[in-house]
Amino acid sequence: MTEATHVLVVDDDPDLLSALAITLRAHHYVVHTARTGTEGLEVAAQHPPDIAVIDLGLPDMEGTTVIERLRAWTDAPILVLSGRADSLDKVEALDAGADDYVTKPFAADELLARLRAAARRAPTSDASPVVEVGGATVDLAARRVTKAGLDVHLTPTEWQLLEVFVRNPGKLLSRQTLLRSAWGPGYESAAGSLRLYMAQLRRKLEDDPARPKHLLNEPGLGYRFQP
Amino acid sequence: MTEATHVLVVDDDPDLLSALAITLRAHHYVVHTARTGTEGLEVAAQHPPDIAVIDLGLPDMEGTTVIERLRAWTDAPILVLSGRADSLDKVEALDAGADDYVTKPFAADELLARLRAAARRAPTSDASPVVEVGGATVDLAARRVTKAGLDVHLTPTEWQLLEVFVRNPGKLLSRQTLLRSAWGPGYESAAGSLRLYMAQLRRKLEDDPARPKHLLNEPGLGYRFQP
DNA sequence: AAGGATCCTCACAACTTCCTAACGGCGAAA
DNA sequence: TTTCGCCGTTAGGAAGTTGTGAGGATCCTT
Repeated sequence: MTEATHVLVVDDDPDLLSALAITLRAHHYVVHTARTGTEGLEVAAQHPPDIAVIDLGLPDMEGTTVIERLRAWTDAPILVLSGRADSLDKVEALDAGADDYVTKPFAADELLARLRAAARRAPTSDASPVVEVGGATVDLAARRVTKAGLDVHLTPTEWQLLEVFVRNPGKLLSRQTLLRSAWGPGYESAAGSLRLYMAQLRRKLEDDPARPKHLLNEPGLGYRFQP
Repeated sequence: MTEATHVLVVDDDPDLLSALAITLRAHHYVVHTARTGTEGLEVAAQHPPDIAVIDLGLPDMEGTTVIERLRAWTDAPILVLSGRADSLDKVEALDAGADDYVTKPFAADELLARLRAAARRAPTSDASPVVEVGGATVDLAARRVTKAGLDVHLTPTEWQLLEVFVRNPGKLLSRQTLLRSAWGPGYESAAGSLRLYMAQLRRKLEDDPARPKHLLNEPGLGYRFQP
Protein backbone atom coordinates (compact mmCIF):
# COMPACT_ATOMS: atom_id res chain seq x y z
CA MET A 1 0.00 0.00 0.00
CA THR A 2 1.43 3.32 -1.01
CA GLU A 3 -0.08 5.32 1.79
CA ALA A 4 -1.99 4.57 4.94
CA THR A 5 -5.78 4.84 4.80
CA HIS A 6 -7.11 7.92 6.58
CA VAL A 7 -10.18 7.38 8.70
CA LEU A 8 -12.42 10.03 10.23
CA VAL A 9 -14.25 8.91 13.36
CA VAL A 10 -17.11 11.02 14.75
CA ASP A 11 -18.73 9.99 18.03
CA ASP A 12 -19.89 11.90 21.10
CA ASP A 13 -19.00 9.14 23.54
CA PRO A 14 -15.38 9.89 24.57
CA ASP A 15 -14.71 6.32 25.74
CA LEU A 16 -15.93 4.71 22.55
CA LEU A 17 -14.14 7.31 20.49
CA SER A 18 -10.74 6.68 22.04
CA ALA A 19 -11.27 2.93 22.01
CA LEU A 20 -12.02 3.09 18.31
CA ALA A 21 -9.04 5.29 17.62
CA ILE A 22 -6.70 2.93 19.45
CA THR A 23 -8.04 -0.13 17.65
CA LEU A 24 -7.83 1.52 14.26
CA ARG A 25 -4.35 2.84 14.80
CA ALA A 26 -3.27 -0.63 15.87
CA HIS A 27 -4.35 -1.75 12.40
CA HIS A 28 -2.26 0.91 10.67
CA TYR A 29 -4.98 3.38 9.89
CA VAL A 30 -4.37 7.08 10.26
CA VAL A 31 -7.17 8.31 12.50
CA HIS A 32 -8.74 11.73 12.98
CA THR A 33 -11.48 12.15 15.54
CA ALA A 34 -14.33 14.54 16.28
CA ARG A 35 -17.10 14.67 18.89
CA THR A 36 -19.77 16.66 17.15
CA GLY A 37 -21.15 16.93 13.65
CA THR A 38 -19.78 20.43 13.14
CA GLU A 39 -16.37 19.43 14.34
CA GLY A 40 -16.50 16.34 12.18
CA LEU A 41 -17.17 18.36 9.06
CA GLU A 42 -14.33 20.72 9.90
CA VAL A 43 -11.86 17.92 10.51
CA ALA A 44 -12.98 16.23 7.31
CA ALA A 45 -12.32 19.42 5.36
CA GLN A 46 -8.86 19.72 6.87
CA HIS A 47 -7.89 16.06 6.52
CA PRO A 48 -9.90 14.55 3.66
CA PRO A 49 -10.65 11.00 4.83
CA ASP A 50 -10.58 7.84 2.76
CA ILE A 51 -13.30 6.41 5.00
CA ALA A 52 -15.64 8.04 7.53
CA VAL A 53 -17.13 6.34 10.59
CA ILE A 54 -20.02 8.36 11.98
CA ASP A 55 -22.24 7.90 15.00
CA LEU A 56 -25.85 8.84 14.40
CA GLY A 57 -26.56 10.08 17.91
CA LEU A 58 -24.70 13.36 17.69
CA PRO A 59 -25.74 16.19 20.01
CA ASP A 60 -25.67 19.10 17.62
CA MET A 61 -26.86 17.80 14.29
CA GLU A 62 -28.97 15.15 12.61
CA GLY A 63 -26.86 12.22 11.48
CA THR A 64 -28.35 12.34 8.01
CA THR A 65 -27.35 15.98 7.70
CA VAL A 66 -23.73 15.17 8.42
CA ILE A 67 -23.84 12.43 5.81
CA GLU A 68 -25.36 14.71 3.21
CA ARG A 69 -22.86 17.48 3.86
CA LEU A 70 -20.01 15.02 3.44
CA ARG A 71 -21.54 13.49 0.36
CA ALA A 72 -21.70 16.94 -1.16
CA TRP A 73 -17.97 16.90 -1.80
CA THR A 74 -16.53 13.44 -1.21
CA ASP A 75 -17.23 9.91 -2.41
CA ALA A 76 -15.35 8.30 0.44
CA PRO A 77 -17.25 5.38 2.00
CA ILE A 78 -19.32 6.39 5.04
CA LEU A 79 -19.94 3.81 7.76
CA VAL A 80 -22.68 4.66 10.23
CA LEU A 81 -22.71 3.56 13.87
CA SER A 82 -25.96 3.70 15.80
CA GLY A 83 -27.62 2.49 18.92
CA ARG A 84 -30.98 2.47 17.21
CA ALA A 85 -31.81 -0.76 15.43
CA ASP A 86 -34.97 0.62 13.92
CA SER A 87 -35.11 -0.14 10.23
CA LEU A 88 -36.39 3.35 9.44
CA ASP A 89 -33.19 4.90 10.80
CA LYS A 90 -31.14 2.58 8.68
CA VAL A 91 -33.11 3.37 5.57
CA GLU A 92 -32.75 7.11 6.12
CA ALA A 93 -29.02 6.93 6.76
CA LEU A 94 -28.35 4.66 3.81
CA ASP A 95 -30.48 6.73 1.47
CA ALA A 96 -28.74 9.88 2.68
CA GLY A 97 -25.55 8.50 1.25
CA ALA A 98 -24.10 6.13 3.86
CA ASP A 99 -22.49 2.94 2.64
CA ASP A 100 -22.96 0.75 5.67
CA TYR A 101 -24.82 0.72 8.97
CA VAL A 102 -23.67 -1.04 12.12
CA THR A 103 -25.78 -1.24 15.27
CA LYS A 104 -24.19 -0.97 18.69
CA PRO A 105 -22.99 -2.96 20.40
CA PHE A 106 -20.74 -4.33 17.72
CA ALA A 107 -17.65 -6.55 17.63
CA ALA A 108 -14.39 -4.85 16.77
CA ASP A 109 -13.61 -7.62 14.27
CA GLU A 110 -16.77 -6.90 12.41
CA LEU A 111 -16.19 -3.19 12.19
CA LEU A 112 -12.67 -3.78 10.91
CA ALA A 113 -13.91 -6.26 8.33
CA ARG A 114 -16.53 -3.78 7.13
CA LEU A 115 -13.86 -1.11 6.92
CA ARG A 116 -11.71 -3.41 4.82
CA ALA A 117 -14.66 -4.17 2.58
CA ALA A 118 -15.32 -0.45 2.18
CA ALA A 119 -11.68 0.39 1.55
CA ARG A 120 -11.41 -2.40 -1.01
CA ARG A 121 -13.74 -0.71 -3.46
CA ALA A 122 -12.59 2.80 -2.63
CA PRO A 123 -11.14 4.58 -5.64
CA THR A 124 -7.96 5.49 -3.76
CA SER A 125 -6.89 1.89 -3.33
CA ASP A 126 -6.01 1.45 -7.00
CA ALA A 127 -2.68 3.21 -6.93
CA SER A 128 0.41 1.06 -7.06
CA PRO A 129 3.49 2.43 -5.33
CA VAL A 130 5.90 3.51 -8.03
CA VAL A 131 9.23 5.25 -7.75
CA GLU A 132 11.05 7.13 -10.47
CA VAL A 133 14.75 6.51 -10.98
CA GLY A 134 15.93 8.59 -13.86
CA GLY A 135 14.01 7.48 -16.92
CA ALA A 136 12.96 4.26 -15.26
CA THR A 137 9.80 3.53 -13.30
CA VAL A 138 10.02 1.05 -10.45
CA ASP A 139 6.89 -0.72 -9.21
CA LEU A 140 7.85 -2.62 -6.10
CA ALA A 141 4.50 -4.32 -5.59
CA ALA A 142 4.31 -5.75 -9.09
CA ARG A 143 8.06 -6.29 -9.20
CA ARG A 144 8.29 -4.51 -12.50
CA VAL A 145 10.61 -1.90 -13.99
CA THR A 146 9.85 -0.03 -17.19
CA LYS A 147 12.17 2.32 -19.02
CA ALA A 148 11.20 4.16 -22.17
CA GLY A 149 8.08 2.00 -22.36
CA LEU A 150 10.03 -1.23 -22.33
CA ASP A 151 10.21 -3.76 -19.53
CA VAL A 152 13.57 -3.97 -17.81
CA HIS A 153 14.51 -7.31 -16.31
CA LEU A 154 16.08 -7.41 -12.86
CA THR A 155 17.55 -10.49 -11.19
CA PRO A 156 16.58 -11.43 -7.62
CA THR A 157 19.72 -9.94 -6.12
CA GLU A 158 19.26 -6.73 -8.06
CA TRP A 159 15.71 -6.45 -6.72
CA GLN A 160 16.83 -7.07 -3.18
CA LEU A 161 19.45 -4.37 -3.40
CA LEU A 162 17.15 -1.89 -5.13
CA GLU A 163 14.51 -2.48 -2.49
CA VAL A 164 16.89 -1.39 0.25
CA PHE A 165 17.55 1.85 -1.61
CA VAL A 166 13.91 2.60 -2.38
CA ARG A 167 12.96 1.96 1.23
CA ASN A 168 15.63 4.42 2.42
CA PRO A 169 15.48 7.32 -0.02
CA GLY A 170 18.09 10.03 0.40
CA LYS A 171 19.81 8.13 3.18
CA LEU A 172 23.47 7.16 3.09
CA LEU A 173 23.84 3.40 3.37
CA SER A 174 27.16 1.85 4.32
CA ARG A 175 28.58 -1.19 2.59
CA GLN A 176 27.92 -3.25 5.68
CA THR A 177 24.32 -2.13 5.88
CA LEU A 178 23.70 -2.85 2.22
CA LEU A 179 25.33 -6.25 2.31
CA ARG A 180 23.49 -7.24 5.45
CA SER A 181 20.14 -6.03 4.12
CA ALA A 182 20.41 -7.55 0.68
CA TRP A 183 22.48 -10.66 1.28
CA GLY A 184 21.77 -11.38 4.92
CA PRO A 185 24.20 -11.73 7.81
CA GLY A 186 27.51 -13.39 7.03
CA TYR A 187 28.08 -11.88 3.62
CA GLU A 188 29.55 -8.65 4.94
CA SER A 189 32.95 -9.08 3.31
CA ALA A 190 31.75 -9.41 -0.28
CA ALA A 191 32.49 -5.85 -1.28
CA GLY A 192 33.22 -7.01 -4.82
CA SER A 193 29.67 -8.25 -5.29
CA LEU A 194 28.26 -4.98 -4.09
CA ARG A 195 30.29 -3.00 -6.63
CA LEU A 196 29.17 -5.41 -9.31
CA TYR A 197 25.47 -5.10 -8.57
CA MET A 198 25.62 -1.34 -8.17
CA ALA A 199 27.01 -1.23 -11.67
CA GLN A 200 24.22 -3.49 -12.93
CA LEU A 201 21.53 -1.35 -11.35
CA ARG A 202 23.01 1.81 -12.79
CA ARG A 203 23.30 0.26 -16.22
CA LYS A 204 19.66 -0.84 -16.11
CA LEU A 205 18.10 2.19 -14.41
CA GLU A 206 20.18 5.32 -14.95
CA ASP A 207 19.94 7.38 -18.10
CA ASP A 208 23.72 7.73 -18.27
CA PRO A 209 25.21 4.83 -16.28
CA ALA A 210 28.68 6.35 -16.36
CA ARG A 211 27.39 9.52 -14.73
CA PRO A 212 24.77 8.36 -12.23
CA LYS A 213 22.30 10.87 -10.85
CA HIS A 214 20.32 8.71 -8.43
CA LEU A 215 22.47 5.78 -7.33
CA LEU A 216 25.40 7.73 -5.96
CA ASN A 217 28.64 6.64 -4.35
CA GLU A 218 30.24 8.46 -1.45
CA PRO A 219 33.85 7.28 -1.45
CA GLY A 220 34.81 5.44 1.67
CA LEU A 221 31.31 5.68 3.14
CA GLY A 222 28.81 3.85 1.01
CA TYR A 223 25.97 4.54 -1.41
CA ARG A 224 22.97 6.86 -1.47
CA PHE A 225 19.71 6.77 -3.43
CA GLN A 226 18.73 10.28 -4.51
CA PRO A 227 15.07 10.27 -5.74
CA MET B 1 -33.48 4.61 -15.59
CA THR B 2 -31.84 3.38 -18.72
CA GLU B 3 -31.72 -0.23 -17.73
CA ALA B 4 -33.13 -2.27 -14.90
CA THR B 5 -30.73 -3.54 -12.25
CA HIS B 6 -30.24 -7.28 -12.41
CA VAL B 7 -30.18 -9.04 -9.06
CA LEU B 8 -29.14 -12.60 -8.38
CA VAL B 9 -30.71 -14.13 -5.28
CA VAL B 10 -29.38 -17.40 -3.90
CA ASP B 11 -31.17 -19.01 -0.95
CA ASP B 12 -32.12 -22.56 -0.09
CA ASP B 13 -35.34 -21.59 1.66
CA PRO B 14 -38.04 -21.64 -1.06
CA ASP B 15 -40.43 -19.41 0.89
CA LEU B 16 -37.89 -16.72 1.60
CA LEU B 17 -36.60 -16.96 -1.94
CA SER B 18 -39.96 -16.34 -3.54
CA ALA B 19 -40.81 -13.63 -1.02
CA LEU B 20 -37.58 -11.84 -1.86
CA ALA B 21 -38.13 -12.22 -5.56
CA ILE B 22 -41.62 -10.77 -5.31
CA THR B 23 -40.47 -7.81 -3.22
CA LEU B 24 -37.56 -7.04 -5.49
CA ARG B 25 -39.62 -7.32 -8.65
CA ALA B 26 -42.15 -4.96 -7.09
CA HIS B 27 -39.28 -2.47 -6.89
CA HIS B 28 -38.42 -2.88 -10.53
CA TYR B 29 -35.43 -5.11 -10.20
CA VAL B 30 -34.88 -7.94 -12.65
CA VAL B 31 -34.48 -11.00 -10.47
CA HIS B 32 -32.80 -14.34 -11.09
CA THR B 33 -32.94 -16.99 -8.40
CA ALA B 34 -31.03 -20.10 -7.42
CA ARG B 35 -31.26 -22.55 -4.51
CA THR B 36 -27.73 -23.89 -4.33
CA GLY B 37 -24.24 -22.51 -4.72
CA THR B 38 -23.58 -24.43 -7.91
CA GLU B 39 -26.84 -23.28 -9.41
CA GLY B 40 -26.13 -19.75 -8.32
CA LEU B 41 -22.78 -19.68 -10.10
CA GLU B 42 -24.36 -21.09 -13.25
CA VAL B 43 -27.15 -18.55 -13.23
CA ALA B 44 -24.67 -15.76 -12.57
CA ALA B 45 -22.61 -16.84 -15.55
CA GLN B 46 -25.69 -16.90 -17.75
CA HIS B 47 -27.15 -13.61 -16.50
CA PRO B 48 -24.31 -11.48 -15.13
CA PRO B 49 -25.88 -9.72 -12.13
CA ASP B 50 -25.39 -6.10 -11.09
CA ILE B 51 -25.88 -7.14 -7.48
CA ALA B 52 -25.85 -10.55 -5.83
CA VAL B 53 -27.77 -11.49 -2.68
CA ILE B 54 -26.43 -14.71 -1.23
CA ASP B 55 -27.50 -16.78 1.76
CA LEU B 56 -24.57 -18.26 3.65
CA GLY B 57 -26.33 -21.44 4.70
CA LEU B 58 -26.28 -23.18 1.36
CA PRO B 59 -26.48 -26.95 1.34
CA ASP B 60 -23.82 -27.76 -1.25
CA MET B 61 -21.04 -25.25 -0.81
CA GLU B 62 -19.32 -22.96 1.65
CA GLY B 63 -20.68 -19.46 1.41
CA THR B 64 -17.20 -18.00 1.19
CA THR B 65 -16.43 -20.28 -1.74
CA VAL B 66 -19.39 -18.94 -3.67
CA ILE B 67 -18.26 -15.39 -2.93
CA GLU B 68 -14.70 -16.06 -4.04
CA ARG B 69 -15.84 -17.73 -7.25
CA LEU B 70 -17.98 -14.73 -8.07
CA ARG B 71 -15.26 -12.28 -7.12
CA ALA B 72 -12.93 -14.07 -9.51
CA TRP B 73 -14.67 -12.46 -12.44
CA THR B 74 -17.08 -9.76 -11.30
CA ASP B 75 -16.93 -6.65 -9.17
CA ALA B 76 -20.67 -6.52 -8.66
CA PRO B 77 -21.65 -5.84 -5.04
CA ILE B 78 -22.34 -8.99 -3.03
CA LEU B 79 -24.80 -8.79 -0.15
CA VAL B 80 -24.74 -11.70 2.25
CA LEU B 81 -27.74 -12.98 4.18
CA SER B 82 -27.21 -15.19 7.17
CA GLY B 83 -28.92 -16.58 10.20
CA ARG B 84 -25.65 -16.61 12.08
CA ALA B 85 -24.84 -13.39 13.91
CA ASP B 86 -21.38 -14.56 14.94
CA SER B 87 -18.83 -11.90 14.14
CA LEU B 88 -16.39 -14.48 12.80
CA ASP B 89 -18.84 -15.44 10.07
CA LYS B 90 -19.20 -11.82 9.13
CA VAL B 91 -15.46 -11.24 9.00
CA GLU B 92 -14.90 -14.29 6.82
CA ALA B 93 -17.65 -13.37 4.39
CA LEU B 94 -16.58 -9.75 4.12
CA ASP B 95 -12.93 -10.64 3.67
CA ALA B 96 -13.85 -13.18 1.04
CA GLY B 97 -15.17 -10.31 -1.03
CA ALA B 98 -18.68 -9.58 0.19
CA ASP B 99 -19.78 -5.96 0.42
CA ASP B 100 -22.45 -6.20 3.08
CA TYR B 101 -23.78 -8.64 5.64
CA VAL B 102 -27.36 -8.77 6.91
CA THR B 103 -28.49 -11.08 9.69
CA LYS B 104 -31.88 -12.73 9.56
CA PRO B 105 -34.49 -11.82 10.42
CA PHE B 106 -34.29 -8.53 8.60
CA ALA B 107 -36.72 -5.84 7.54
CA ALA B 108 -37.50 -5.64 3.87
CA ASP B 109 -37.00 -1.86 4.00
CA GLU B 110 -33.49 -2.30 5.28
CA LEU B 111 -32.54 -4.83 2.64
CA LEU B 112 -33.87 -2.56 -0.07
CA ALA B 113 -31.99 0.42 1.34
CA ARG B 114 -28.77 -1.59 1.46
CA LEU B 115 -29.34 -2.68 -2.11
CA ARG B 116 -29.80 0.94 -3.15
CA ALA B 117 -26.62 1.89 -1.31
CA ALA B 118 -24.73 -0.93 -3.01
CA ALA B 119 -26.11 -0.08 -6.44
CA ARG B 120 -25.29 3.61 -5.97
CA ARG B 121 -21.57 3.08 -5.68
CA ALA B 122 -21.40 0.24 -8.19
CA PRO B 123 -19.35 1.45 -11.10
CA THR B 124 -20.44 0.81 -14.64
CA SER B 125 -20.79 -2.93 -14.60
CA ASP B 126 -18.71 -3.40 -17.69
CA ALA B 127 -16.17 -5.75 -16.17
CA SER B 128 -15.75 -8.28 -18.91
CA PRO B 129 -15.75 -11.77 -17.51
CA VAL B 130 -13.49 -13.02 -20.27
CA VAL B 131 -9.74 -12.70 -20.53
CA GLU B 132 -7.58 -13.29 -23.56
CA VAL B 133 -4.45 -15.37 -23.20
CA GLY B 134 -2.78 -15.63 -26.53
CA GLY B 135 -5.16 -17.38 -28.87
CA ALA B 136 -7.24 -18.68 -26.00
CA THR B 137 -10.29 -17.12 -24.39
CA VAL B 138 -10.76 -17.67 -20.68
CA ASP B 139 -14.23 -17.24 -19.22
CA LEU B 140 -13.79 -17.45 -15.48
CA ALA B 141 -17.50 -17.16 -14.77
CA ALA B 142 -18.49 -20.09 -16.93
CA ARG B 143 -15.26 -21.96 -16.15
CA ARG B 144 -14.65 -22.41 -19.82
CA VAL B 145 -11.69 -21.98 -22.10
CA THR B 146 -11.90 -21.89 -25.87
CA LYS B 147 -9.02 -21.85 -28.29
CA ALA B 148 -9.44 -21.66 -32.03
CA GLY B 149 -13.15 -22.30 -31.57
CA LEU B 150 -12.61 -25.51 -29.64
CA ASP B 151 -13.21 -26.11 -25.97
CA VAL B 152 -10.10 -26.64 -23.89
CA HIS B 153 -10.42 -28.76 -20.76
CA LEU B 154 -8.65 -27.65 -17.59
CA THR B 155 -8.29 -29.78 -14.47
CA PRO B 156 -9.29 -28.34 -11.07
CA THR B 157 -5.70 -27.59 -10.11
CA GLU B 158 -5.10 -25.85 -13.41
CA TRP B 159 -8.16 -23.67 -12.84
CA GLN B 160 -7.08 -22.74 -9.37
CA LEU B 161 -3.67 -21.71 -10.58
CA LEU B 162 -5.02 -19.79 -13.56
CA GLU B 163 -7.45 -17.96 -11.33
CA VAL B 164 -4.61 -16.59 -9.21
CA PHE B 165 -2.95 -15.24 -12.32
CA VAL B 166 -6.05 -13.66 -13.80
CA ARG B 167 -6.83 -11.98 -10.50
CA ASN B 168 -3.37 -10.41 -10.38
CA PRO B 169 -2.66 -9.33 -13.93
CA GLY B 170 0.79 -7.89 -14.56
CA LYS B 171 1.92 -8.64 -11.04
CA LEU B 172 4.81 -10.91 -10.27
CA LEU B 173 3.78 -13.83 -8.08
CA SER B 174 6.42 -15.71 -6.13
CA ARG B 175 6.51 -19.47 -5.98
CA GLN B 176 5.40 -19.32 -2.37
CA THR B 177 2.46 -17.09 -3.16
CA LEU B 178 1.32 -19.28 -6.01
CA LEU B 179 1.64 -22.51 -4.05
CA ARG B 180 -0.17 -21.05 -1.08
CA SER B 181 -2.97 -19.61 -3.20
CA ALA B 182 -3.54 -22.64 -5.37
CA TRP B 183 -2.67 -25.51 -3.06
CA GLY B 184 -3.27 -23.97 0.34
CA PRO B 185 -0.87 -23.56 3.23
CA GLY B 186 1.55 -26.39 3.84
CA TYR B 187 2.31 -27.19 0.22
CA GLU B 188 4.95 -24.51 -0.11
CA SER B 189 7.81 -26.85 -0.92
CA ALA B 190 6.26 -28.51 -3.97
CA ALA B 191 8.16 -26.45 -6.52
CA GLY B 192 8.17 -29.36 -8.91
CA SER B 193 4.40 -29.42 -9.12
CA LEU B 194 4.28 -25.74 -9.85
CA ARG B 195 6.65 -26.11 -12.80
CA LEU B 196 4.55 -28.97 -14.06
CA TYR B 197 1.27 -27.08 -13.98
CA MET B 198 2.80 -23.97 -15.47
CA ALA B 199 3.86 -26.13 -18.37
CA GLN B 200 0.34 -27.55 -18.66
CA LEU B 201 -1.25 -24.12 -18.67
CA ARG B 202 1.17 -22.88 -21.27
CA ARG B 203 0.58 -25.94 -23.43
CA LYS B 204 -3.17 -25.43 -23.26
CA LEU B 205 -3.34 -21.64 -23.50
CA GLU B 206 -0.31 -20.18 -25.24
CA ASP B 207 0.03 -20.06 -28.99
CA ASP B 208 3.64 -21.18 -28.83
CA PRO B 209 4.06 -23.00 -25.50
CA ALA B 210 7.83 -23.07 -25.88
CA ARG B 211 7.94 -19.30 -26.22
CA PRO B 212 5.23 -18.02 -23.87
CA LYS B 213 4.01 -14.45 -24.18
CA HIS B 214 1.58 -14.24 -21.29
CA LEU B 215 2.53 -16.76 -18.64
CA LEU B 216 6.06 -15.56 -18.09
CA ASN B 217 8.78 -16.74 -15.75
CA GLU B 218 11.27 -14.48 -14.05
CA PRO B 219 14.07 -16.79 -12.92
CA GLY B 220 14.54 -16.90 -9.20
CA LEU B 221 11.52 -14.71 -8.53
CA GLY B 222 8.35 -16.36 -9.77
CA TYR B 223 5.80 -16.04 -12.55
CA ARG B 224 3.89 -13.17 -14.09
CA PHE B 225 0.66 -13.05 -16.11
CA GLN B 226 0.98 -10.48 -18.86
CA PRO B 227 -2.50 -9.73 -20.34
C1' DA C 1 -12.70 -55.04 -11.36
C1' DA C 2 -11.33 -52.22 -15.08
C1' DG C 3 -10.67 -47.91 -17.14
C1' DG C 4 -9.67 -43.16 -17.16
C1' DA C 5 -8.35 -38.90 -15.30
C1' DT C 6 -5.67 -36.42 -12.12
C1' DC C 7 -1.94 -35.56 -9.22
C1' DC C 8 2.68 -35.90 -7.87
C1' DT C 9 7.84 -37.36 -7.91
C1' DC C 10 12.08 -38.12 -10.17
C1' DA C 11 15.71 -37.24 -13.47
C1' DC C 12 18.30 -34.56 -16.82
C1' DA C 13 19.45 -30.94 -20.22
C1' DA C 14 19.36 -25.99 -21.03
C1' DC C 15 19.42 -21.82 -19.15
C1' DT C 16 20.03 -17.96 -15.86
C1' DT C 17 22.16 -16.12 -12.10
C1' DC C 18 25.81 -15.58 -8.74
C1' DC C 19 30.30 -14.91 -7.13
C1' DT C 20 35.35 -14.53 -7.36
C1' DA C 21 39.33 -12.87 -9.45
C1' DA C 22 41.77 -9.66 -12.09
C1' DC C 23 42.70 -5.15 -14.46
C1' DG C 24 42.69 -0.13 -15.20
C1' DG C 25 41.36 4.62 -13.66
C1' DC C 26 41.00 8.09 -10.29
C1' DG C 27 42.17 10.81 -6.30
C1' DA C 28 44.57 11.44 -1.84
C1' DA C 29 48.47 10.93 1.05
C1' DA C 30 53.47 10.21 1.58
C1' DT D 1 56.31 11.27 -8.39
C1' DT D 2 55.26 7.23 -6.18
C1' DT D 3 52.24 4.63 -3.45
C1' DC D 4 48.05 3.24 -1.78
C1' DG D 5 43.18 2.60 -1.35
C1' DC D 6 38.76 2.72 -3.47
C1' DC D 7 35.82 2.35 -7.35
C1' DG D 8 34.04 0.74 -11.93
C1' DT D 9 34.33 -2.82 -15.33
C1' DT D 10 35.06 -7.33 -17.65
C1' DA D 11 35.37 -12.32 -17.92
C1' DG D 12 34.55 -17.20 -16.70
C1' DG D 13 33.39 -21.10 -13.89
C1' DA D 14 30.23 -22.67 -10.00
C1' DA D 15 25.68 -23.03 -8.31
C1' DG D 16 20.95 -22.76 -8.63
C1' DT D 17 16.43 -22.69 -11.45
C1' DT D 18 13.51 -23.94 -15.07
C1' DG D 19 11.35 -26.78 -18.94
C1' DT D 20 10.25 -31.30 -20.18
C1' DG D 21 9.54 -36.18 -20.39
C1' DA D 22 8.38 -40.58 -18.23
C1' DG D 23 6.23 -43.27 -14.77
C1' DG D 24 3.88 -44.58 -10.44
C1' DA D 25 0.09 -43.64 -6.93
C1' DT D 26 -4.51 -42.26 -5.99
C1' DC D 27 -9.27 -41.30 -6.76
C1' DC D 28 -13.65 -41.51 -9.27
C1' DT D 29 -16.65 -43.55 -12.64
C1' DT D 30 -18.28 -47.33 -15.34
